[in-house]
Amino acid sequence: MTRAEPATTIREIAALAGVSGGTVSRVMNDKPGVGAATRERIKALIEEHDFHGDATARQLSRGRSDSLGIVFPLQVSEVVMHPVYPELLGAISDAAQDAGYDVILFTTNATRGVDHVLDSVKRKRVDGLILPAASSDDALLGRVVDAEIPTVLVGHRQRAGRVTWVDCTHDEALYEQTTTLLHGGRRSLTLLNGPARISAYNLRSEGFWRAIRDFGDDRVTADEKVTEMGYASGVAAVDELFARRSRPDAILCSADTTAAGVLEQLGKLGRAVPGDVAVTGFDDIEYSRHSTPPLSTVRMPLHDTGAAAVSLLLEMLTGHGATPEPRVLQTEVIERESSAG
Amino acid sequence: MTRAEPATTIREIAALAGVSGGTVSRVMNDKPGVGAATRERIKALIEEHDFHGDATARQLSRGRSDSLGIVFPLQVSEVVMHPVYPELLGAISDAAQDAGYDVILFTTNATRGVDHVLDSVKRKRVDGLILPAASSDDALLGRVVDAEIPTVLVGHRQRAGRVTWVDCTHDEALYEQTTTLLHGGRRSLTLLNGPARISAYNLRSEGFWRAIRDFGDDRVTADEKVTEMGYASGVAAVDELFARRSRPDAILCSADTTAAGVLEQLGKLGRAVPGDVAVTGFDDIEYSRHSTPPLSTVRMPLHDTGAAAVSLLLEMLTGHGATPEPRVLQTEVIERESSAG
DNA sequence: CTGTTAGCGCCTTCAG
DNA sequence: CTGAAGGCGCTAACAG
Repeated sequence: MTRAEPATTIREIAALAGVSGGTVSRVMNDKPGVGAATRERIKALIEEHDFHGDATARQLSRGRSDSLGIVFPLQVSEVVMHPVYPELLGAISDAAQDAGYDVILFTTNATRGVDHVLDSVKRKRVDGLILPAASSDDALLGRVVDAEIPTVLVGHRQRAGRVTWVDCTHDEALYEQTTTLLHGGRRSLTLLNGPARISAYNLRSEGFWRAIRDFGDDRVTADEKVTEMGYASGVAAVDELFARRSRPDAILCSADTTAAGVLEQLGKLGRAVPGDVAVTGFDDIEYSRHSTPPLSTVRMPLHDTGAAAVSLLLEMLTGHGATPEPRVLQTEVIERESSAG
Repeated sequence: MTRAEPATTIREIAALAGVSGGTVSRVMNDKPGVGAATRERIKALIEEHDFHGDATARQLSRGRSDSLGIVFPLQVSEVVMHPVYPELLGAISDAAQDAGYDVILFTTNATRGVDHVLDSVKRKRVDGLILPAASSDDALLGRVVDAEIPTVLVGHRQRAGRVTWVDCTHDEALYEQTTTLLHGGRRSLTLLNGPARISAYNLRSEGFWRAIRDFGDDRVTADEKVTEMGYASGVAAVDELFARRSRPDAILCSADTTAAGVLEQLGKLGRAVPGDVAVTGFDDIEYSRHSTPPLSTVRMPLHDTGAAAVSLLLEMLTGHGATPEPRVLQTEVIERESSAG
């Protein structure tokens, strides 16, 4: 196939084909109203001249951008550090691009706040937003609702106006982990959890306590400690827990990184895992498959979550204005040696 | 300050101010040729009506987008898993937005390849590209050079046409780590490194061997093993190394995650760290501050790297066509207990 | 089936 | 200092 000079406007192709710009436009958008022969001829010309059209002009003319924004709050260290975000971001970007949408990455930090993002969203005509790390006290969230920007929250369940969400079964995962531990004979459980304003943590708390209640044994003692997630917190938590009288025989962590710290510190204190203490994590990072002992954990369906977020957003954009129902995806509880009965 | 109906076009503001659209445009772009009084009046109106202009129309008119693309190869598992990318991505996005540029995130995967990215780049009039994970066999890299798209490589040193790069002193870091180990009395060193087609790994190899040569002691034995980075590789490498006769008394790893596996497995084999074997890592992830023993490692200037990448790209875009010189930033070697002499 | 005609909203000469 | 006019490249409505 010979390549001629790359053409830069629709009119050049039109001139070459001996038709008008409108016809070329119809061909490029696969719209009806062009004879098969002309269509083929134009397609060949487009191919030959490596012509791609100009997205900017198209946007201006159609009044929409076919692009969506992802907002990442860099000032929230939990987010930047959290091992699941790269994969989630990748999944969202993947799904968006497959649907013909471009992804614009917005980051907020200590100085550049939500106003800046909203300005860009308006100026750039971003069609919709995906917020992978919102919490109930998020300033952006309120503004997005007011501005009626179609938005999908990931990992935070809050619905209002043009805002819907996709999340996974954090509650069921913790319910299952907790129940399994109880059936395995554990009687003094501690949950190391993140702050409840992030609904993922809140749900895990719920599942944990519901499992305790449902088990219905008075001799069971349970406790929840809210802390930052991370290795250091795990270490600190163990130190604190074992300085007390009532020492847990099971520690459930809302992050594998925290669990790693817990495992390490239990080792130092001479506590056997899972003999003396069972430990579970959340996230299924690579480490957890290889730690000593291998860590029981929960895998979130990150790829499907990203895809679902995009699909929900597209529904809102192309649909008839109704905000679609939230979507809940299934987590997978992974049993390894660290919590063996 | 009262807010009236948000205005949506420059002409609305113009009508309100009793001037023409051109004048408002001049005000919005801080261009001369408007009387102080009119300028103030228009500014007030803009503020009052929360008017932001339309980026799309502006782009079309000016022929550029004020946006840059970041390309992330999701099919390269090393990249997705690697703990430094979130921070780097954040830094790039931050710097770009501060400079008034939008960031478009492109991902390639097994099916959607480089063609798709290049198409988008052309159609979207993306002004330039940042490639945070290129290697010498990267198909995109060649295409980008041919297409003369202003591009900055991060972490891979290759210069051609409109392509330049920013990187940090991987070589010096390894040189320093190696030299320190040798001066500490270690005599049998093994480097666990990634593949040389990624220049970061290649440079580390260089620094390692140069340090060995410079030390100039025949009794020193050194070896380099190329492997994937990650926890599992560290475990496997230790198993293999200690099944042999000549056992290293120092293991240098090109990633903290690998070093974590090494520490773990050495522990299982009953080898003391740093007593029997010194261990070093690279990346300074959170774990390394808390591991047993705390891990000596190298911190890359990720934030500055992202900022430098953006600044180089802007130089290319606004400058006089000359491709700017590459920039090398300083790594920081961090000594902790795992390599104590 | 195809061409023509208006815009989309802004920027940028060129006059005045 | 300001207004008017043309154009960026494409789409969509309307004729033919």
